[in-house]
Amino acid sequence: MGRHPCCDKVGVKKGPWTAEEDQKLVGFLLTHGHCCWRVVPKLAGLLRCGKSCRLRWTNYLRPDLKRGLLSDEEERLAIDLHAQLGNRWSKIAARLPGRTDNEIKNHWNTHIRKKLVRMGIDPVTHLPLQEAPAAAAPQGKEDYLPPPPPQQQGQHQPPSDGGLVLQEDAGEEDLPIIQPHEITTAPPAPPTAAAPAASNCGSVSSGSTSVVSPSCSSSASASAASGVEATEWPEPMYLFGMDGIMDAGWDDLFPGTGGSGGMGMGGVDPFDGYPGGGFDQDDDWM
DNA sequence: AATAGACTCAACCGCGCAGCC
DNA sequence: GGGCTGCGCGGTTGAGTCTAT
Repeated sequence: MGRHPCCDKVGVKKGPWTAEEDQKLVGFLLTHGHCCWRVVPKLAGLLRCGKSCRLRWTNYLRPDLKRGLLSDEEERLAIDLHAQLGNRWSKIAARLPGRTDNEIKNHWNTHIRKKLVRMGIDPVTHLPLQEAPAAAAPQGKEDYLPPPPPQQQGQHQPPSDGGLVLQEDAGEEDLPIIQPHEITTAPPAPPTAAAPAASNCGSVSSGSTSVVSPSCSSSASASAASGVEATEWPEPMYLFGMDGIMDAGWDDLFPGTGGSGGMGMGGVDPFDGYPGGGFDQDDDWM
């Protein structure tokens, strides 16, 4: 027999989540945890498939999530990890406390990838782009900026720590533009040894890929190693208590959030900074 | 002020893997 | 040992928002 769909297609709601649905899901999960995602929507009274519930929870509702743009340190770490792991977003996310694979994936595709291209680095291989940027991104005015003024040349020297500096603070317009010829003047290294070298990842051992075992990736160690500051957790979410959550209106608890889309850009994130008490990187927090 | 295009991100889809029977 | 089921992951899409003209 064929593979069963993850859920019945009929009678299952799709699309953006409403505040009421979020409330139901959070209330249920904080009370009961998730023994089995397949039954969560039924028990929580949601017309969603379990898969959708899991996604909503892990990517958006989890109390231990950070929100907002990745910091410079987080970006740098993400780049280093991507150089080691490739598009293993979940593995990368495991090293970035409070970040989800989806978030990192989106941030990579929308921000970091462009920055790397502008810097003359192939975002896939982390090698210097062999071809001129015009060839690598022929259409992309967003992917390629004209050569910088002469005084900016030479600013692409790697920092002393060997990590990439994207200089988000300086604004993307002020990013150090690396001339393709400047990069390719470096001797093209063989692929095996070049990736770590090209990534400028000082902490990565060249040659054999030193993939960090997930087992050793704790939030603390990742934070310490990456320099990512420990989140300043304000009032823990669990201090609300379920009564508080269920009794208070969603807007009372989380003013400024207009439903599922209310936490978008510029919105107030109700969970921002809440502790991950009881949660681990695998989301198995019960 | 209106419109078009670009950009961002939440959500969906399909596949692969692992555990269970 | 083989089949089934559920979960997790990575890629993709589309709606909403922002910006430039």
